[in-house]
Amino acid sequence: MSGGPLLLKLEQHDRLSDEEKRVLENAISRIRVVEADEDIVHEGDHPSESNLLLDGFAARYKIFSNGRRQITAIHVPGDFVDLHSFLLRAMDHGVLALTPCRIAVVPHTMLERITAEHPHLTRLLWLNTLVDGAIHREWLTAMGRLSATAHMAHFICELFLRLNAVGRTDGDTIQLPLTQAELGDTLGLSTVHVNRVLQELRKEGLIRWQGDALTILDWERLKTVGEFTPTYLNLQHEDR
Amino acid sequence: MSGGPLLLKLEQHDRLSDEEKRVLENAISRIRVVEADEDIVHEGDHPSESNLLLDGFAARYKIFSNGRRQITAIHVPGDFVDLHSFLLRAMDHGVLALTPCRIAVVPHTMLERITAEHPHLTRLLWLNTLVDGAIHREWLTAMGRLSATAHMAHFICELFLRLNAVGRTDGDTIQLPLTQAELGDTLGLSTVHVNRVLQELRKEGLIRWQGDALTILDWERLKTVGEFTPTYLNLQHEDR
DNA sequence: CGCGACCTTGACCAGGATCAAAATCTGTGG
DNA sequence: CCACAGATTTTGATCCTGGTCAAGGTCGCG
Repeated sequence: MSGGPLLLKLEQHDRLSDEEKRVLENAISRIRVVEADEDIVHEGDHPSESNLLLDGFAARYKIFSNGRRQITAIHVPGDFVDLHSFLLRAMDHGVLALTPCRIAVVPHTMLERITAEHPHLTRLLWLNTLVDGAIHREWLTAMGRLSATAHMAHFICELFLRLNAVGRTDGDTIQLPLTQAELGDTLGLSTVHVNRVLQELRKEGLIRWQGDALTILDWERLKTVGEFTPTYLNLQHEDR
Repeated sequence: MSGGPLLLKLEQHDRLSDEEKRVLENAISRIRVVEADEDIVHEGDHPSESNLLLDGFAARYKIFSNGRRQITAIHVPGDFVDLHSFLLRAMDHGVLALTPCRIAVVPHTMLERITAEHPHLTRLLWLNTLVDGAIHREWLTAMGRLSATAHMAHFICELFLRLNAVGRTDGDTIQLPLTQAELGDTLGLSTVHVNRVLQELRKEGLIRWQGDALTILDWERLKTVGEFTPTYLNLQHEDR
């Protein structure tokens, strides 16, 4: 039980057999809950299990000695936030719960077993980490070549589609439980500038954001502003 | 034969059995040569084989409609430049030969066979793509939170270590066959500013760069300036 | 009611972009 | 070996996006 969002996510990419679903669900050793603002995994850890996010939002981040922080990924339900620790061994970054998170824990021994016995499932898990990589590349281009406003628009488009893919949208509205400071750490901007950029998007009638609820008011124009094309998210269904 | 640099690279992470080495070498269907400034793979392609760089330098890049370009990775001998296309299917970016490149071609059917029959080797190939991801994350933090000078220093440190890992350094000197414009596309800077930053690093006595040959004159200070710590490159040897 | 977190605003500053032009360097054909 | 064209590097001047600093305002909560 409880592997729901991951199944949903893997099944976007390719069909899972009933046996594969069973294997995946049996790979979960326990469910844990992490409070908001707590680390799910610490930088430098050498974990022996990986964390699959079932509910809540999380962020991967790196901190510099002087306190500057960069968030390198935002995770939503269905994301395997540190599947890579299975092979990378040492965590080169921390993972923070942005909201209370419900997490399925998968021991690395189970992952190893999957790689030994279930090649197709292995490929889908591998694929999962490859999509993470594709998102990183997209963020790199957004960071390097888009204006602050465009970058913000791009980020919102992406998050909307990713949430939509796991059924966590409500019409044109998503939950966006980030402070403006955290958004700044995500986009590489100062908090002050995040605020101004958001005001601009609001003034232009592209979004509404009150409390946690962010509504996309003009999807087409938001996509244009953010130069957003969703192919990199690999949401199409193919044999893998 | 000819899988040399990849073997070298995979063996940094873990030991390969003789059989695994043989399998890997047999997976190569042919060797091809790509001229400098030619695409090795085009964005949008749906390739049926992956390219392992044996000699030369290559870059992954995305282009915007207005011609702006962002390079998201620099590849050196031993890098599997598009291993991800095995599972991602569509190329979400192009791969460009920066110099003449000698490439080993591995059909996806062979990769699929490896995933079916050689779990440990599969894990090492997966690991390869995970290290790519770790590098992307590091670039993201460098891009978001480092000054132009620090970012440049960081980039040079990384490239040096990666070349060193595959035996392509000559003392403190590496080959850096990028124009300043290409460096700008890599770091998200303008060509002009790349030039100024390089002059600063030279004036500070940190590097020398003439023609293709870049020499690190003061490794310690360069590391400090670039806030560089190499753990993310995962150059340690562990069981995987 | 009061405190702390967060958001908002304004004034000013600076890192890096842009524009333009000159200086080098490279390769090519004669 | 030279001349020349194109690419690349360098320099200077100016502009502007986004950072920094500082102060209020707002909201939720104990």
